[in-house]
Amino acid sequence: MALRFNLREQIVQEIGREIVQGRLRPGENLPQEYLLCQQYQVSRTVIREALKGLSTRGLVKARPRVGTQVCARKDWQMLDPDVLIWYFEGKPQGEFLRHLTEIRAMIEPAAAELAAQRATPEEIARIEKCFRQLEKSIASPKQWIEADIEFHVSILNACHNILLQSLVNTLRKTLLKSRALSVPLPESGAGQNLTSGIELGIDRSVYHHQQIFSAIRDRDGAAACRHMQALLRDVAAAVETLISLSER
Amino acid sequence: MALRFNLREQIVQEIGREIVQGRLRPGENLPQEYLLCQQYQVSRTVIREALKGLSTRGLVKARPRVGTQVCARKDWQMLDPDVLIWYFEGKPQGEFLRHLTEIRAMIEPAAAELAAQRATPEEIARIEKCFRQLEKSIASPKQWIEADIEFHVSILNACHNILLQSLVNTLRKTLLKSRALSVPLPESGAGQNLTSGIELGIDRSVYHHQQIFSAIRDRDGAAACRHMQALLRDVAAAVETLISLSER
DNA sequence: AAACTCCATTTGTCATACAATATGATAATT
DNA sequence: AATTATCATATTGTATGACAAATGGAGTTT
Repeated sequence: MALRFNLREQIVQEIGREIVQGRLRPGENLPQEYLLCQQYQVSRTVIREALKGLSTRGLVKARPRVGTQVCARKDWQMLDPDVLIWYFEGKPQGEFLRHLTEIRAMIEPAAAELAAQRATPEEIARIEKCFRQLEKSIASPKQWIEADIEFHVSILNACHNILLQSLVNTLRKTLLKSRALSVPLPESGAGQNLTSGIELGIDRSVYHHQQIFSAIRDRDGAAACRHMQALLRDVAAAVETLISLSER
Repeated sequence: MALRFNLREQIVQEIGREIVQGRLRPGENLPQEYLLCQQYQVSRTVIREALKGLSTRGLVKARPRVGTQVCARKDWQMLDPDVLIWYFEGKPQGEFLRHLTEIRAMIEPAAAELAAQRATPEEIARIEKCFRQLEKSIASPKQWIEADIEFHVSILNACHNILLQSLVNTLRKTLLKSRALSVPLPESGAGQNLTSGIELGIDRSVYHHQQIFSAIRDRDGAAACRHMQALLRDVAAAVETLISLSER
């Protein structure tokens, strides 16, 4: 077990996984604090602070006399990056990417349209800068992914909607913290990039990005929406390809 | 100060607001634990457990010798319902509803389309049940709002995307916990319902909901998308009306 | 049967001590 | 002189023991 974390954080992770991955069921009681002390060989201080980390995430609820119960799933703060990661660890490889791509396909076309209407000159400049960086990164998968994320984030930020920004930021953090992007990376070309579909041709991906940027710059919301849809169709296809590859 | 919460929770709320509403700035150090003990007249145990609640939400980071620092905004878990509420408390009335409606307008049409493709018979039955409940609730604003939320949640759940469900659940919890819906409620008709636009005619709202349900039942994704867009245009208009009303 | 009282159990809070860790200053080494 | 090693110090991290508060249930009374 990695000692990257202090005792409290280790125990948060352990019990958090137990709950989110279903080995401790909603309604069940956790062992009493003094029993957890024995079980993990730590002081009650550590156990209690760890339980606070879980109750903040809506995973457990402690009450005097009744003990600490696992909360119902609807109470879980699934959009906490740790909770998300614990959840998808217990799912088949690629599941997170699939869901992520799907929600992107719902949001990003509409967001691109909105950005075309609302982006300030500074934000358009920022989007352009991200696109230029993307063009420069076609040779390096790692840099490509980073630049790609930045490009999309810059568009979503131009919508001036804090909820949207928060969602994207959470998903971005989760994506980077998880190993969703780093697992299936053979040295050969196939499967190196997921976020924008290198498999279907990096040229095509660059083209889509270029069209999206141009449309936003020209305030053409409908075109921005269309091209974003096209890009995300390619991404979805790439993700499916990747999942089928990793199943072999 | 309400004693609804235990000491720890009260302190979490107080310091959480200080940070999210900008009175404590990113990079700043919180007072040392022993000083906070004096300030709030509680033991170090309570202070420490409260700080855990803040660090879990990404608001602060504690390190030995250096102290407890306020994190950068990008690290904040904005999609925690408490953080969201603290944030919008510091904003003009109606701001949350405006952002919420906007992100709904981005997501729900696409979600309705997806639901039309994917909903199981049970889920379609569930959507219908919610719609029937909505019809029955036209006389009671309170019941209407609940039924309306349930209707939309049932559609979003039919997309079978855990990220989408999580987002909706978070926003729903925030909406209910906040007083966003309960503040501007004159006894007279105007401004009683926000989520579906009673001002523009409850009949019209019922009609939109009916069309959405029918389209999903008939597997007509395009129609579901169109009608959801129409509904949300009305909702957006209602929210703007309401905001202008509450400013007087 | 309903309301009340009391008790046992579990978490909540307090107090104190010491350990671990990161920073900055100081000393040793190249 | 620059770099590295060492050490002192401040702050959070962990341990321990004690008591307070809240809750559910058993038993009692009405």
